[in-house]
Amino acid sequence: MTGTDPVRPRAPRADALRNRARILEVARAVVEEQGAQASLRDIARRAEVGMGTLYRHFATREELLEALLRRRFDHLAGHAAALEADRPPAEALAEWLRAFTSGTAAYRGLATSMMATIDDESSPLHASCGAMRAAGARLLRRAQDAGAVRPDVDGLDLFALVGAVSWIADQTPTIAARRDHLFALIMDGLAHPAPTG
Amino acid sequence: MTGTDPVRPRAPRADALRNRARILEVARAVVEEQGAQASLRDIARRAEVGMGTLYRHFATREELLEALLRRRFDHLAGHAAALEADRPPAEALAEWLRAFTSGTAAYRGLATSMMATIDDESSPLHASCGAMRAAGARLLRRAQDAGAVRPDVDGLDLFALVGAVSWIADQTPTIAARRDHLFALIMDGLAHPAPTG
DNA sequence: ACCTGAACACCGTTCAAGT
DNA sequence: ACCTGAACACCGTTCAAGT
Repeated sequence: MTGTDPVRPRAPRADALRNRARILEVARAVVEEQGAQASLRDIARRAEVGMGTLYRHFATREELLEALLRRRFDHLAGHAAALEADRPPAEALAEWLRAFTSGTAAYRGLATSMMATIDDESSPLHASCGAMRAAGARLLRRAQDAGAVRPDVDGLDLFALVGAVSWIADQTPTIAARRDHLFALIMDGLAHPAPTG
Repeated sequence: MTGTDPVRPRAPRADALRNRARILEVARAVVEEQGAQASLRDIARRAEVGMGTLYRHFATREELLEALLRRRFDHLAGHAAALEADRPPAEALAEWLRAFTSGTAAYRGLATSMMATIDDESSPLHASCGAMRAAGARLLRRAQDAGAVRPDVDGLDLFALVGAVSWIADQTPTIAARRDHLFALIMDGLAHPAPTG
């Protein structure tokens, strides 16, 4: 027995940790500037690492984007939990959706990656995206119990509608200017009971 | 005077016409299979033309995609006009939106190009996309006059919402399965008057 | 362990050379 | 006029060679 568990891999080297952090930081900035189809070579250059280093830390482009998204999912899940504790049902839901959509604007082009995680159980994001959606679904349920949202809507419906509006609002300035209006049209609509017949 | 107007360019050669048609036909099939990011080399290969020929007819990738979309825009504009003449307001609008969304599924990834034409006046699609939206807007107006849709929605709002749902439904199978439900949620919502308060 | 950068197989786009 | 395919400057990804 040496004090180090032989099963657990030893701690990464200091330079590896530093490089990983640099790459993530640069990737976040570059994606915010150029969108999700930004050049990985460009990211490696600006992070001042070789291409091989980038690939050692993130085995594929998707893995790098996923690392960017995970933070956001975890943040939104936590935010939902806090709102559930602190705010009345309808207000909590509205505030959370606002946070969801406003954040999405900074992740240009990542909406596609986000949607892909829903069905891809092998994705390392599958779990954290699911946790975020579950947290949102709880806010939705509370709002439905309070009669603020029609009952035939579930968490995935809500996620899809809000994701769809976030995406379209990122497409072109004329529509971006209507983001809030489009959002309101949807939420107003969901507040009414389903039509009978 | 020779009988040919010197200003008007002469008719294209027969091989040029044939190649253009082949490229378009192949591009349509390939985009349907692989989406809008399909390889142009692949399209040229399958159309059995050189890369230069593809570029002679479509000076950029965007131009080729636009040629595919234009047909669709023109078709939808005509369809709207026919429905306006033949059907009661609410039914005409619903049927047109159904045609719009169901067709979009075959144009995987082209939604982004479609949205881009709204603000880009230099795009050759700007006009035909605008004409299609105008035709849809007339159906919307009729439905609003009949009291079937809340009045604070315009043609661009409707286009954005329907485009957004079409896009999201193309992203992943789980959501694709809910396409009709999501669509119904939005249209139900638009049927109610704006909330006062 | 980890890093580097050249190498590979692609891509979109251009252009000299052919008919 | 129109077509061809090689050439160019990129890209994502891999891998032998270094420390």
